[in-house]
Amino acid sequence: MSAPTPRKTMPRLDESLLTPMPPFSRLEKRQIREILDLASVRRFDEGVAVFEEGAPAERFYMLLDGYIRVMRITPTGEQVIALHIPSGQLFGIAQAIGRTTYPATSVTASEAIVLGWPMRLWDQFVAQYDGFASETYKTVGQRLGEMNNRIVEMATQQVEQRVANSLLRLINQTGRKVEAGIEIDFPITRQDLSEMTATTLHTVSRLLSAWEKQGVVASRRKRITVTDPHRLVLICRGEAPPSR
Amino acid sequence: MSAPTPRKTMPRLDESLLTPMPPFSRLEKRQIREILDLASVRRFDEGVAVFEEGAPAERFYMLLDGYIRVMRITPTGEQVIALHIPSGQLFGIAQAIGRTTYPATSVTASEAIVLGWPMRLWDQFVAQYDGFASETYKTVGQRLGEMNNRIVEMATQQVEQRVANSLLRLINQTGRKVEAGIEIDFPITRQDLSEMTATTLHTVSRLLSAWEKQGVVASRRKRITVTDPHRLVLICRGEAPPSR
DNA sequence: GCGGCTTTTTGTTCTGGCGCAAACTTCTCG
DNA sequence: CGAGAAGTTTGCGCCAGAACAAAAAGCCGC
Repeated sequence: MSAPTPRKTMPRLDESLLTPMPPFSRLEKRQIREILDLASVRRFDEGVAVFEEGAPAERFYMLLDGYIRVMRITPTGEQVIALHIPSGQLFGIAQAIGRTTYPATSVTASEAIVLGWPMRLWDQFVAQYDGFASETYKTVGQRLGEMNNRIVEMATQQVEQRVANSLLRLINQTGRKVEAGIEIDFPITRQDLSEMTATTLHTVSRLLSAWEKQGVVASRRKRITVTDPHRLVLICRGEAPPSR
Repeated sequence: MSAPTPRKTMPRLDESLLTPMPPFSRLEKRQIREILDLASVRRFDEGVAVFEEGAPAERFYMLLDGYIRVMRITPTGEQVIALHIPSGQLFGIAQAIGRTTYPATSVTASEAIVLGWPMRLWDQFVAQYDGFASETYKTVGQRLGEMNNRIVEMATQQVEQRVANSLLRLINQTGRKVEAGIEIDFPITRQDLSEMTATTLHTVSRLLSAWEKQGVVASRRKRITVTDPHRLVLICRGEAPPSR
């Protein structure tokens, strides 16, 4: 229906790239230049692993453009999606939490542009650049809090509420305003959503269909738009009648 | 059956108290003395809140003796137990993850002795004491990893496996060797266990009864002893036939 | 030793949502 | 443009485990 999406272009390594990113925002141009000179930049297609769980943590990364999905795979092969990382965040920062291997796999949820540094530079960055460590730990703290919330949700809520919650989190973190409402800014399948909410793609599909009938969401293949966020909030609080 | 437990005695504030604790283990006696002089020490009865979710994070703490349970309470009043903290760990370190309020409630799971410092000293400790920050973040990282594991478990495992997992975690972190096996070192009810595993106390009770018949655990009121840890590992891997 | 409380056990019923199966729709690529 | 692949929808039976209920056991203070 639309023209083929243009391939994301490789950016020139320019100070303006990193200046808006919180971990670097307090730095001088000269310092950012230094940091960039040490980085390598790469473009990834959608659905490609940047690193895998258990591998030695040799590099840490910053996502310049696109979305990253952090997931784990159980011994029996099931996938569980832990979180999505929006552009502008560091990831793969195993060193920051005292690990020498990556604790999870990260896969591109869309085409992505990624900056990478050798892990040995981590301590140097922490020591050398003001605000780098504290901003990073703010991010770690946010992720910790988010995971905590998910545990509470999974322990206390029904499937419908959990899925509604996940949708809300997604549009908050990765939503893009479109005419019809707020669209999740990367391709996402029913299967993906089920792996974020500990359910099956069948149940997610039924829920989305029901919500679509009620005008809460609009969806097509691999795309979901929330048209009535407020209603979704009611659903995730359990204040709306079950949609089945 | 036994004589009433003697009340935990308030320790003298002595360097030997902090020397073995990882965040402080690299410090000189003089530095530890400084740190102790800034601390206040308190004894808590079992089941008392040290701080509550949402309260301004005015102090951070180190657990000298006993156990702390970190939990959250949902709007509908259900409790979810996030983790247990063994003695020797810092807790309430909101500042470390960039927060100004406590993200969860912490309650003593047993009688406990706790050291506390005003939060404004946090940055000072980080700046002044070598290894303090990195050891702390190792702890944060461990908790992050543990929570991640729990999410994966909750998403992919059956109740029986989750309860087995929780028991194993508990005896690993807070187990005490006794004649019959390894006992969880603080009072714990079926209800508590159900709040850690997202199930009901009824189901936990049935499981423990079944395991007791199989000689895997021994339990009495508020006490659980694992008599066959290896069997429990099989159960949590799903390699043993369901116990019901 | 007794009354009241908390914790644990056990039985029974009921249902959310999973498992399985099959058809349908939408994209992609030659 | 047609074939195949990938993603989605829908129907139906079933069961793990929640909900409800009630009794039993253990503990505490007086």
